[in-house]
Amino acid sequence: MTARRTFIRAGEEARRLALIDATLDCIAEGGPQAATVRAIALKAGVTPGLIKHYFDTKEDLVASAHETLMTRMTEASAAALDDLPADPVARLAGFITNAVTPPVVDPRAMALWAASMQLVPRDAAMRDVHEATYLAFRDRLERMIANALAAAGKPHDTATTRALAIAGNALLDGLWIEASVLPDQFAQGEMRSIAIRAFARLLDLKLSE
Amino acid sequence: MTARRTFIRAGEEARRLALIDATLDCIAEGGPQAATVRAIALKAGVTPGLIKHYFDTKEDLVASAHETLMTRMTEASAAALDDLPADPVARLAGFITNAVTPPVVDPRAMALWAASMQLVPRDAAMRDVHEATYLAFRDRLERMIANALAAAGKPHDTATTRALAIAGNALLDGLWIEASVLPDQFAQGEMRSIAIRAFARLLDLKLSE
DNA sequence: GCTGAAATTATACACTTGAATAATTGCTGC
DNA sequence: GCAGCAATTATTCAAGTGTATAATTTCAGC
Repeated sequence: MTARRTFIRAGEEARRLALIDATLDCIAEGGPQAATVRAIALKAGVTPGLIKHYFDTKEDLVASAHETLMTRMTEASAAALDDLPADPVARLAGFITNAVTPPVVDPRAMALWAASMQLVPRDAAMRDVHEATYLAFRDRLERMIANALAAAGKPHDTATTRALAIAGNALLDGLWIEASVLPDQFAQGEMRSIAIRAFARLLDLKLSE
Repeated sequence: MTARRTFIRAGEEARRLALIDATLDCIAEGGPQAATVRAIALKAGVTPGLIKHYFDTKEDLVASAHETLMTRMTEASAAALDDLPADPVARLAGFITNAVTPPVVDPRAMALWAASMQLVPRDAAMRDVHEATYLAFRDRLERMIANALAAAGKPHDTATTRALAIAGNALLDGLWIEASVLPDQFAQGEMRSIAIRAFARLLDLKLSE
């Protein structure tokens, strides 16, 4: 008469979130192949069968996890904007600094990003999410660049600003990746200095370091 | 008396290479989880057991495949250098163009890169390979930048050049990623134009578009 | 306190995975 | 040609996978 495991009934919302978080943890730690139903359930403190109760299939769970991840990243980025100064140039500098320093720079986030990047070329839903996220971030950067150029009295036609936003976005992405994946390669604050100086040259602006 | 499958004895070298190529194809098409011994053997036109004959374990095969991939990328990049003009400024422009246009820009290569990126944070061997490859590429870019600046009569102290190489490398990486993963977002030649103009501003050089 | 519905666990199953071993075949050197 | 070695195939196995279903437990409403 080995007693059955005791449990508590969590609300649907909480359980779904717990399973999604467990999934993200598994992927971050061991890649997608480590996110088995058993590993996820174990990490969520739950039995594998429960996954079936909240998600029709494991694929559904993974898709939900991906959507949650992207939403969180977008929201975190938006929230950080509130703490930036109002002056357009200082605001841009703060935005750049945020993008290339912790907590945005983070090996775990990088691993999750790489995992989803891998799916984008062959999964239409993933591609749509990626495209929307990419364009949202780039558009935000583009507006900040336009405002900073305007505030500094520099010319800023839309075509050039667009091109600068694409390049600036790529620059931030590349620095974010290397800082996340090879943290020991760069000294404290080095990334920030590099990013600020690169943007200053790119935009021909004086950005405070 | 169902006949046994007929086969030919390939040289060790050729068979190992065929298995490695099959592995890379599998990963590119369906991610690491699609690279099962059976799928790899099928694509290589061989029986699963043969993998054991050439590689002690599947992990060994995957590691060899990764090493081969990185070596090829490095060699392809080096080979392309030979076709570039001798003039340092034009040479840099050509290098930049190569990095953001096909065949370097390629969804398959991007998928493989993302797959290995995912392993870097938790696999020391992968990290070493990544670090060496990254530094080799960056150093090459740094030398080309220094030469171009010198040819144009611009100042080029080592610290600044180093920072510019890091930023330039990140810029190329970011553009390469987006061009590979969202090819429809950018018009023919747009990436090249964006990259060249960004580098021209970054280095304060006149680069021919 | 009961009761009933829903959440959760337990168990089972069919299938895929990587690996190990035995049986056969192609090919090289004579 | 033929002998023998090594490359290759065929077969097997134990472990792990996702999923389906039945058995139980929790807990809200009365």
